[in-house]
Amino acid sequence: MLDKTYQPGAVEQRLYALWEGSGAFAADPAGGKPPFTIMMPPPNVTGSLHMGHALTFTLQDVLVRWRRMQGRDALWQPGTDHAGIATEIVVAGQLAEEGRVKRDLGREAFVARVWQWKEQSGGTITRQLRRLGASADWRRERFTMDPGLAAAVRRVFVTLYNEGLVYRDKRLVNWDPEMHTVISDLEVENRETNGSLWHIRYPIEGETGRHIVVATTRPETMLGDTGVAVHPDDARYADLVGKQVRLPLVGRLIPIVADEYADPETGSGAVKITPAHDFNDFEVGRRHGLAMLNIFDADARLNDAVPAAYRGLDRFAAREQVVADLAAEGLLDKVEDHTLMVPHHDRSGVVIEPWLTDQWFCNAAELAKPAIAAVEDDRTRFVPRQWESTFFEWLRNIQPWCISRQLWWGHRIPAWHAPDGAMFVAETEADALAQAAAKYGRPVELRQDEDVLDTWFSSALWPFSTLGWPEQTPELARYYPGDVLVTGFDIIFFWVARMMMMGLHFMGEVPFRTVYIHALVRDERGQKMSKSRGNIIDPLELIDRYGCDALRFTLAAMAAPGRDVKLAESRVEGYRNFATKLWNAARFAQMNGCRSIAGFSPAKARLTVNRWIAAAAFDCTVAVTAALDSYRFDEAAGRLYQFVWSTFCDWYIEFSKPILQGGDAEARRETQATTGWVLDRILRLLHPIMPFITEELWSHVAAPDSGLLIKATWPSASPDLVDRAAATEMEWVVEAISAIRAVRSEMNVPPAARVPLLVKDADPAVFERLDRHREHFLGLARLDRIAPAPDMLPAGSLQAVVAGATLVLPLGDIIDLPREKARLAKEIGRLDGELAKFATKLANPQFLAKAKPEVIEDQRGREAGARRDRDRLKTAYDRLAAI
RNA sequence: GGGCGCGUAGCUCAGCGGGAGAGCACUACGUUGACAUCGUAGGGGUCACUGGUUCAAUCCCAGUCGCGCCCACCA
Repeated sequence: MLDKTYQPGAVEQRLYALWEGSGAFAADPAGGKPPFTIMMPPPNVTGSLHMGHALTFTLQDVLVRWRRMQGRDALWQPGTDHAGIATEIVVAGQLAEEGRVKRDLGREAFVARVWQWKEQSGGTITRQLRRLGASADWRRERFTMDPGLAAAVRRVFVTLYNEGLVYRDKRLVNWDPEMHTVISDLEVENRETNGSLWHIRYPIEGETGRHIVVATTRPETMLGDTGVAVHPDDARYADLVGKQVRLPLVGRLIPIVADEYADPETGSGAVKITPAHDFNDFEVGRRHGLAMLNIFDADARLNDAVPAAYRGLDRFAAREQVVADLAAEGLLDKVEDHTLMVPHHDRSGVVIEPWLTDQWFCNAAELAKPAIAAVEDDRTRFVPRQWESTFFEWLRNIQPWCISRQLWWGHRIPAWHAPDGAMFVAETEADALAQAAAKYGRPVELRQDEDVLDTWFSSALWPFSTLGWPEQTPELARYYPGDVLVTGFDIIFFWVARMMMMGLHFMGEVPFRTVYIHALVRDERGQKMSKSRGNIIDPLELIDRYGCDALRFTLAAMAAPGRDVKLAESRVEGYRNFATKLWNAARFAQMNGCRSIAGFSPAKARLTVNRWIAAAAFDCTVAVTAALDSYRFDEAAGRLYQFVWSTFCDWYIEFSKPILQGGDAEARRETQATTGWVLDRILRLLHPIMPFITEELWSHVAAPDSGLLIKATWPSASPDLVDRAAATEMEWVVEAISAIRAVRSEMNVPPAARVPLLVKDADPAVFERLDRHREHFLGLARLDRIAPAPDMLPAGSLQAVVAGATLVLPLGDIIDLPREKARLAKEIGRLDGELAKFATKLANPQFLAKAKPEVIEDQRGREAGARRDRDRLKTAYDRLAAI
């Protein structure tokens, strides 16, 4: 016998081990089933589960479990990402606590230390994924720095290099002066900052007393100015173009150039140009052949290119000094408050310095072309569709992708440098040495490039590197391309687009057919959850408190397309209650000997209730399957919730009680079997979303030898289960019982009181129905008998109108007659209002001429129904008035 | 500056051309042998605003107001 409540903690761990041990999670390349592949977005290896993970992995697990039940050979490929920068930041933090920095250790020791940390903490996230119920094929778990994946990275790099799609270039890059690494454009987060706009006078050379005013948010960069730009059409400065200014504090002469970049409307219309430290100025400088004067070192301290007084100052100290010195010389025209966007490194939070260095780049624009075409051609489809425009917009304006990082943790760039500066790009050091030896005619010592690759470079290969590429493995042939990629929109650029580019280039085919983009989980204020904001809700705490299934159901129910998920704990609690409800429904079934019987179908059951619940289960099956097919997790969850609670528990189980406890043995057996059948179906349909409780209940109520639910088949929606007549009849029964209950409640009839029901003005069919469902009416409406009403109604009768009859509750003196009259009058008034609207509509020739026939028919039907009810109510009212 | 999205019951959100919905919260009543993590009944909304299209608009279109997010080189 089941306990009164479901105890998730006692069940989850045991069942998970049972599933994993049974091989249920394992892909089966040798089996004959059609494959279904989802590549798990690899979480950071040293990370821990957050709500975003919980959402994305729940949805993926729902899909995987569902498809597996549908008979697909499901591969959910799990793994973790080495997460270069993120991991280095964590380990650097640990070192800081020991009072050390990574350079104290040296490269080798530092990398060893990170590996050690990875071994120690790397299991955390996958353990937590197991707690979420994730049915991934763990035997195939991969890590982005596994030897096989590293080989894939080198193959890709070398191939792209040989194709000219990976190259070295000296450009302005986004430099993090604390971490000492470059980052890509995507890793820059512009933050609105309150700053100042300093207006500085630059004296015109050769024209004493005349100067040109430039405005800047970064006065310290003036030390690196190599020009001043004005707009070519700006009459104010036309005579100055070609002249020079004497750069204050420095004394250098720099030219005034005409360039459309200068906006006459902004500030003074003249703009200082610092080509080595500003992306716009870089372009202007390039157009006019201005010098690129780098004034910062790797720490963003002023270098020897500036006057001695400033050397060694960091950029913020330099700003104060420069401003003070300019003010002292009377060259500061004015200072205004100014809000501006300051670029920060999204991980370290350090202010980015545009810096001129040699880096490795990938020609993303070239690789993007096939990716754009693939989405245009629908070879890959985004759900919801709107994200395709986001994808296109970015790929069509894509800049060169800076792929080198000055870090130690990551895939080291497979390029080797000879003492004379020559470079050899090869998959292995041996190959590079061989190339060098061939070139020089003798062995040469080579030094490997110090840099590592952007983490996303290896992530981009995930859909095929995990399957063994560049080896042509059976898995690669079978599971590539994947069916669906599930992820949040925040990494469309970082990851989705790059997998598309790499997959198309190296596999010749898209990496996945569908990209399902879900919302981000936000806090109650709509803010993105993040460690730095400190607004994290820990999914594991919710699992502890409410059970894994409750959390999963909540996330699925809230995964409506196109809207962010604002997580409310009350929802989780509500779905925990839902789990309890289901649990108790099964408990009821168990107590009443209801079990699923192999081969039994309620389609041709003798009792109408049983045929009705079969039809309702059919409808639910169709709806849930369709919802999952279109990634409407919210709708699937909603339909299941409604069917289980409102239909099965609230009505069917109540209907079943008198039968299960009654004397008709055949009816009892049929109802036991039907209840078992419905429960069986509910458990199957609910299993992808609530795997634990359903598996646990399955073990109690399923037919003997059913095996594990995780391996059971998804219900087929066989049309023979549909008996519309039964459905119509039961809907009437529900309506009639509800009407009686409502009247009783409104008129304060004590809930426990059993009263007679007299039926007036009834169609013949009504009596048949009442007879067939006599027990249901007696029990659920608390009646003591049912009889035809006499012509003269007893005084003190309550009356309720349903289709085909007026239901009369004769209660004698105890009822409040004026109140009953008022109740009826109110109801009549409401129906009169509706009838007036129908009348207007149905009298409108335009409506009759233009509306669809089925709509007109529907309106006529509803009008007739309302009129019928209204007339019966009026009659009922008149009867009372006559008393 | 460009783009996307959102304003529906007190709260969190579905619905999106023809009857305004769910969960939670609220009110009243209820220990009938599955379940008080429950049951029964009920209250509560000019579906942001203004115009337009349509026989018909919460739903489509335009604009306004408010809010959020993404992208962007304006000193």
